[in-house]
Amino acid sequence: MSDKYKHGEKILVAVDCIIFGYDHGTLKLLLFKRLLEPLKGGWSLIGSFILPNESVEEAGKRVLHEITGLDEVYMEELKSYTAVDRDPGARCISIGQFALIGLENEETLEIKDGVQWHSVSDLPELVLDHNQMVVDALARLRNRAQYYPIGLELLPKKFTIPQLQTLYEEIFQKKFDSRNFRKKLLSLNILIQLKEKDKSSSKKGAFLYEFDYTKYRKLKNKGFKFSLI
Amino acid sequence: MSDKYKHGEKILVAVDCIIFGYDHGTLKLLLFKRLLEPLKGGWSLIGSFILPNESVEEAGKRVLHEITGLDEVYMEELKSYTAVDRDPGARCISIGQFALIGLENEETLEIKDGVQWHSVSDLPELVLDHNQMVVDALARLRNRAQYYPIGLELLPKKFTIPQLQTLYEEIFQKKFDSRNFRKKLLSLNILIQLKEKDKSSSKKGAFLYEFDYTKYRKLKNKGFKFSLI
DNA sequence: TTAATAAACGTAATATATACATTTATTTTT
DNA sequence: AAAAATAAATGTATATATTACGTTTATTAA
Repeated sequence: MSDKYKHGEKILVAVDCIIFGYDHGTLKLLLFKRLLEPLKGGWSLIGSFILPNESVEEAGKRVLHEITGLDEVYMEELKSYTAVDRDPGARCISIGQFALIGLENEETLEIKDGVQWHSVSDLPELVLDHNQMVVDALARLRNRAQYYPIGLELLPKKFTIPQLQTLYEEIFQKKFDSRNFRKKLLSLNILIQLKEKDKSSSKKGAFLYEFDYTKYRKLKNKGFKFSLI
Repeated sequence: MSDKYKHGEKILVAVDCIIFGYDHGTLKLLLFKRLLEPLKGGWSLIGSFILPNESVEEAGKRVLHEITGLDEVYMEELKSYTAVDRDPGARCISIGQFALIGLENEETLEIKDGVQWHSVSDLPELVLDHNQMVVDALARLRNRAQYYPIGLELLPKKFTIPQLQTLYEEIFQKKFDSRNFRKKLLSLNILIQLKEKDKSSSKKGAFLYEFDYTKYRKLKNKGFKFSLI
């Protein structure tokens, strides 16, 4: 190592994943029960130290794969958590990784032992500063759901407008007017209506839609700023 | 250290500050010329390793104080930069810190030796991944300037509407209609018009305004989302 | 055939955004 | 003292977006 770096103090760097899922109307968070001291038995986000040969992003993806078996998952950096005394075990910073999983898409989802989905509206106390991470991640989720079509990551590839509205009502904890919700959404021209209907929740059935990623990208590139709600 | 932590590999953690200033119509960035190998003589953002007894945020504030003598500076975390090979000297991650300084406010500003303001429109090549940090920070600046009254951090406490418009035109690299800019801005009701005028750029003079932080906070707390442009 | 259910649809009123030209306050020059 | 010069300040009409609110439709089950 170069001289220049001698006075740097090396410390432990972890990632912690704040993983949201959405299952039949309920927003959920993936947690696991710590098996080791300190704080054994406490509910925790799922994390890992980063390895010498990986970036933080790669560490996040690795953790997510180890836990769920999934590879193509929406993930973005949340923020760093670096208070000196945040971890009683050692000086250790953590980079929060915000992730979304569409539970109804993922046939292959095989959750590892000791890992459990928890309804966001009824979370246990978490270890360390993980409660704060969840608070921050929920704020991020709301921001993203408003300004990006990211809510769709939580739904199956084919979804109905009432399904999307229910998801938004869960995320924002408030009701939306169904006529205005639909009108605004469709006016963005980023959904493709399919011929099929989903009849699981009504006799009439609701048309299925897919997200038009190409159109969305074009709009974004033109600098179009949109708000879904 | 607890057993649990044994398999974590400790690494160097740095902060790099992307410090914007605005001086008489020009958006600037604070850079310094590296005095040490590797990459001696290369232009660099201003950074430091984080010390054992400080958080990343504290490290950012320390660096900013060491370089500029300032304490109360707007600073927020940008993102982490963690590619395995980002630094040829050693495995080292960096947390970018986005900072804004109002140059015309800061009478006390005493820039350290070797540190220089550079016009954002004419930046040199920077070392490591610092060019990417600047790109990311400019995107953040545009986002913040649109959705938060953060552009004001770059202006004196008392400023005119034409001054603010010129700043926005510099940030977004486009012209705004002065009638609509003024109308929208004033409709937000977060500016206090003073009796004084600034006559430095016209014979008529332009009224000075101050930001009404209290009103802004109230609006924010009510969930009001505003866009300044 | 009827009843039940959630999905789909439309419109009027209000608010916001855009496009665009003239007047005003002041200083400097004549 | 009057005229010229300068940037600041202002207004309005049009288009677009948001909000509030009830009725009809497609389908299944009784």
